[in-house]
Amino acid sequence: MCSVKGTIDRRGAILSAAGKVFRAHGYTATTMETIASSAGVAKGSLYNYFRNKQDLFTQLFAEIIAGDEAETEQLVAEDIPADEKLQKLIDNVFAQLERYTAIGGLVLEFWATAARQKHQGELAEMFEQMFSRWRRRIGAIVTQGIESGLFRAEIDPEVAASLIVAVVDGIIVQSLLDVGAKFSPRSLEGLKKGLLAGLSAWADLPSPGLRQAGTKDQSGRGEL
Amino acid sequence: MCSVKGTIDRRGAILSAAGKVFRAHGYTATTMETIASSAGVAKGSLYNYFRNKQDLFTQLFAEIIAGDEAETEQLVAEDIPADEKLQKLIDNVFAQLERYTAIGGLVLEFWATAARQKHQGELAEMFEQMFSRWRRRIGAIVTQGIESGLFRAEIDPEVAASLIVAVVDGIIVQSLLDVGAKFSPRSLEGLKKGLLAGLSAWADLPSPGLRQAGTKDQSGRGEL
Amino acid sequence: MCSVKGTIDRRGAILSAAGKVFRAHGYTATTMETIASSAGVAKGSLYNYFRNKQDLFTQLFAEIIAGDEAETEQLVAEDIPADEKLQKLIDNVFAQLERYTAIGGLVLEFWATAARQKHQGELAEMFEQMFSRWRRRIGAIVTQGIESGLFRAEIDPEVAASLIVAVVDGIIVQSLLDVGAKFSPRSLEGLKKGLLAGLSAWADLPSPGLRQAGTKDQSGRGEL
Amino acid sequence: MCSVKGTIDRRGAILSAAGKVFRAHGYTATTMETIASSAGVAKGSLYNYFRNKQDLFTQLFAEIIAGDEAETEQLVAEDIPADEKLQKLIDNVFAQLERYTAIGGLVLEFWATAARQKHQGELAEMFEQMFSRWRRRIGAIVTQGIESGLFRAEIDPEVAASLIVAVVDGIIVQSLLDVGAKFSPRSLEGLKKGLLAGLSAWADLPSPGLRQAGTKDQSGRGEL
DNA sequence: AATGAATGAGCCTTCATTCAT
DNA sequence: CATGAATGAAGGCTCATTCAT
Repeated sequence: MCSVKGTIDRRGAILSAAGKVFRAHGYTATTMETIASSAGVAKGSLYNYFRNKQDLFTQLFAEIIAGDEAETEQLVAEDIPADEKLQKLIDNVFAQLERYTAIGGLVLEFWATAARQKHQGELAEMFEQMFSRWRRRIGAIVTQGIESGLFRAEIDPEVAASLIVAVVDGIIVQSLLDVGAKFSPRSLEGLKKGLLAGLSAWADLPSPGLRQAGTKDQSGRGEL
Repeated sequence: MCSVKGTIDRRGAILSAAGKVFRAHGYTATTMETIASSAGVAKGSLYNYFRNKQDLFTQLFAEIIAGDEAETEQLVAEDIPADEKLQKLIDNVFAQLERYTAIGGLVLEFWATAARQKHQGELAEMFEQMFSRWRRRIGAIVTQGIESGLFRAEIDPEVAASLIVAVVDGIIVQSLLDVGAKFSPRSLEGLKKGLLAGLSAWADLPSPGLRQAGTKDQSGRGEL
Repeated sequence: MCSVKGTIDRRGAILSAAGKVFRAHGYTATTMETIASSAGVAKGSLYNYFRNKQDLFTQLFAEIIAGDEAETEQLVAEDIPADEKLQKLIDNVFAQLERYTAIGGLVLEFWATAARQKHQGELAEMFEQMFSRWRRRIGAIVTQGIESGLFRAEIDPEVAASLIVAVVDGIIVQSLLDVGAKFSPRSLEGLKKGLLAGLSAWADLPSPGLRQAGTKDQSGRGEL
Repeated sequence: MCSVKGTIDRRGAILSAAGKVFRAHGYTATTMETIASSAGVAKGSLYNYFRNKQDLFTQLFAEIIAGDEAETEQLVAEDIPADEKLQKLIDNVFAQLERYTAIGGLVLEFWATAARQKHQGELAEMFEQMFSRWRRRIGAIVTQGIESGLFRAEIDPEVAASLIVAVVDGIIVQSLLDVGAKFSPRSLEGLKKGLLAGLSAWADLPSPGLRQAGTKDQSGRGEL
């Protein structure tokens, strides 16, 4: 009867505001006061929805990865060749590199600052499961690629998945620290091709699997 | 009169103590007080050697990477085949994964918290140069490998180096966050092989073709 | 519901306590802790009402001079002869010499220490305006005295006002430094008479011509 | 035999350096370190010549007033009319207003900051004697003026002296605080004339005693 | 006398969290 | 549920002074 929608998403409003503020100032430098005023609520109200600052951050992070992973899940389910899937997935990450970098920095700061002290279990489990899901998803794509003959049979899907995840994370970290010289689109493209070439059965042949990648290279050879 | 040993290396002692404490508690959670008492000096004495907490951390980090890079430099200069070099280098990182993880977490936390404010230039430059040196070193090894026929000629050494550095960093990050399930030696070995396989001229042979590190140079190709 | 008195004037209480403590120990030697406990609030609460120590002091000073000047303003508006006004005004300052001395010392210390750094503008303007108002008020009295024939016509009201203000300030400073031998009431009386004699139309008559304050207006000239 | 002069004035060098630094930064903001390096000696050496910071400042101040008073003493002894003496004396102060202002601020800060706590006796006595000497000197001039018929007979030399000293101090204080609108030479001249006119026997006559003062004013009447 | 490394007490300020209304 | 005033613990940094050389 009375406004349901106006009230219903207090929590969402807070999370949304928190997301912005955290990304803008980092975990430590963000105060509950700032989040509250940014969300248009009183400081005390935050504690009606979240146990404390850590809890707020953790829940925010959970929502973020839930959103991201939903997108990925969709991609994985699509009915397209494995190499294309992988490319799209990587492209997706690279396209949002800035966003991932911001989130990554946030998480790492949070982890090192706050989580070292308490609640390690809760968050550690979250991270572990997140990485595990990523590896599983990518592993599935790799397996699909092997089964369809696109990727080399001797590849261990698990190892390949770990490697791909590691590369992506590594790039995010470097983007984070390497403030001056961010990765150029060109070098990211090179990295992607290198990764795919390593998986591809036709690594030393003109790689037809790489349908979108820049065709500058008339030889068509993977760069790595 | 000839008191040389009497003058203990205060600065070194402080750095050493700081290293331990920072690694144990993180940057933010570490207090100057703790460092001082851990080093067996008065709080004020810290400021005789370092401008402030940030400076102390920065100098500590500089010494750490200086030490690490000296080791690497030696390895790079050794007279062994490129693939072996790369393997040794990766083995080296993996062997010290725990240490690198601790340092990495420290650096990332520091970066995310303190560096947001000032001294970005100083530290950012340090990071940039560090990464740059790593890429150059690895690139040199890759080039050597290509020249000696060990690695595929179509590989772009720069891209390969970026990729390898990214993988290593990614692994460190995952070690950092993935607190529960650290990388097993077996999976690290798999990663290493995968990486080398991508470079290797014999990539299309079953992986047993990858000589284990230490299987020294039966071909003599290592000689430039 | 109608809780009006329940809400104690926290800000006022803090200012009041701060006034006492500052006067007792000086600006530098006063700690926020002391003010807080003296006001019966927690240290952190001070910062709910004042940005920092300087701000607290500045606002305290602003309230003090506001109060003092209100009194003066009343006096200036009274319907009595100019010389009597001036006498009352000076009597007023002399009567509160101890208080003015304490405040003066405080202000000078604050000015010399804290204000050298920042907020100079804010405080400098406050001082400038305060002096300006004093000169204007006294100038108005002098003008009134000239118009009513009590003071010599050739006097420049502005110069006279500056001189009077300077004398008063000088006396405060000497009271401040000359800790041992405070001004005796007799010597203050002498100073006052000297000052008024300089202004008076009967300056060349023996000083008995100076009516003591309170000898109200036997000539009726006070009426404008 | 060996350098006597090189060593002899270590103390003087320190005092000289301290004077500069104190004037530049204020008492509190000046560190012993700064004084030492400015004097070209080691920090510890300061304590070979002065008990502590307060002592250093006190001795510096003592030397400054000794120098100033020596100058004044000379002036007082000169064989010129009393009104001229007084004018010269006041001119002298006004000419060095900036310097006196700096020193005054220093002293007031020191007094309020450091002296409140200890050594009050020592310094208070110094101040008292200084003011006393000033009053005595000026009183002597006034007496001389009365005796020579230049000043009005009914003036109490002591009161007049107090008043003059107060005016001068007041002007210094206002210069100190009134940062924006420093006293203009013209208004200082007006103040001086006002003071002298108050003393002068020919206050309502063209004042021949005012030989140097601006002759703009054809009426020659003192402004106060 | 000269040095300067070592000392450690002292203080302002921030901010997550609570709780009375 | 909402509010926001109150809380108080906690920490980096300065600097006068000492003292071994």
